[in-house]
Amino acid sequence: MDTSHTLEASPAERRRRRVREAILSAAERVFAVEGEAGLSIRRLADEIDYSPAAIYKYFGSKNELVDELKEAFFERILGKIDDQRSSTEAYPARARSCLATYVRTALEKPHHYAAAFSSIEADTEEHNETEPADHHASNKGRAFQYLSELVKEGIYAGHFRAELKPDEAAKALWASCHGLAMMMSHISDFPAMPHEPPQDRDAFIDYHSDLLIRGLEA
Amino acid sequence: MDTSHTLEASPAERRRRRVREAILSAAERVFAVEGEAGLSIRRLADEIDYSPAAIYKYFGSKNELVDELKEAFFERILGKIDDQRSSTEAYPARARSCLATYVRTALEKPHHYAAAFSSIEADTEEHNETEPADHHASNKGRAFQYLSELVKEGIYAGHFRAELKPDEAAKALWASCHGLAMMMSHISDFPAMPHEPPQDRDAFIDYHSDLLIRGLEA
DNA sequence: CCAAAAATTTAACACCGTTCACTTTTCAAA
DNA sequence: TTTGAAAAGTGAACGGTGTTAAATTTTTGG
Repeated sequence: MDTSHTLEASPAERRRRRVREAILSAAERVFAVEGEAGLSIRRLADEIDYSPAAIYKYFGSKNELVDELKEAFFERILGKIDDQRSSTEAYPARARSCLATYVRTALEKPHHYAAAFSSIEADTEEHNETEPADHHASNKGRAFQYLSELVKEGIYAGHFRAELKPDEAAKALWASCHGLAMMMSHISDFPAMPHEPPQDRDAFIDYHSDLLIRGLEA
Repeated sequence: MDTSHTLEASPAERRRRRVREAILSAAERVFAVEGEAGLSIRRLADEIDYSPAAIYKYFGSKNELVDELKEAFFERILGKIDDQRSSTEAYPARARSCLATYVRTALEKPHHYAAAFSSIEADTEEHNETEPADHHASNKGRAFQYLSELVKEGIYAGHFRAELKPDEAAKALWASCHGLAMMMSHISDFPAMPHEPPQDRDAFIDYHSDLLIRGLEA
């Protein structure tokens, strides 16, 4: 019998999961505060009282480990957006809330958020024909899809200009929110907005979201 | 006599400048293609046929060297914006051109641009009272100032809503353009926009700029 | 209890930025 | 032209990094 699918895993599996979790949570702790710079395999090994090489039995590389942190956080962002998306708020405000929520959640863990966008993705020369558009599967694809549907909704409801192409608009919105998140978390002298009272930050995020939505309006 | 200010520098000075320039241009070459990851002091030393330690006679650290690349590129961006700013184009179009130019220039050297915004600036606890707002001196301060004045102009000309606060609007614009530049250069699957014909990229940048300006309009 | 398998460690490799003591080169004054 | 100091450049090392292979310990099932 194959017991690998039972709810109660074997003790060996449980132990393995515990160690894996310990690695991830140590990594999470360090990464949240010091980012990729402060996170070294050796330091991680120290914190969980294992040897550095042990970590490689749980993760293929440091990048794989960090990727898991990034993906987890990005999924959290998506979740929060999805909540707003299906909230009962009236439309134009709901759209603004989605944008603002994206930025606010990104600001919760600046290092995570920035790292998720830090790699310059290679051009891979010839189009990979074998996997045509798995955009819908990836987290980033989902983010784009959410926004695209949000725009469509606004068009159908008559709030946005009818000639808008939802996909283009979604890209523009996403990029703009991404920029705001990066600026607010990375540029401490983003003029007159360093670590002022949180309500000011919130107000500015709302302001930015409003400006973007206005740009789509009829 | 102090000869250090004569136009013709001493031979020693000229040699020193040549070597310094060689280091910088090798660094520029590598950095443009491979970014900070591919740039090591040892590799630089190899390329210019010096020993690694020699480089430290010209730059205090690798960071100082890279900073010089980043600053130089950011100044190029500012220059291009300034050109647009003082062009003869009619107003709302001129504003769009400024935004689009910022993004287009950033895309010329993605690694440079990204690196210029890559550091999370520390909170430094207590405000540094000794240097109250040197925003106007720094390159980023200048970028902000340009945009702020651009918005003011739009308000006075009656194109933008009168109640807009120029500084807030400028921050929003800047952040949005920053986001677009980062997205377009870093996310190769920024959906349906990887390395399509350049005219498509240009068109999208214009689209984005237009959307932002619309958000400010009365 | 014992052998096979899994988990873990030790030690090394090849890098990295940086520093320091040392040698070589340059250059102006005697 | 010789000399001596300053400048330029080097070699070797230090402590750090990610990663891997072999050896070792621990766990597990028959």
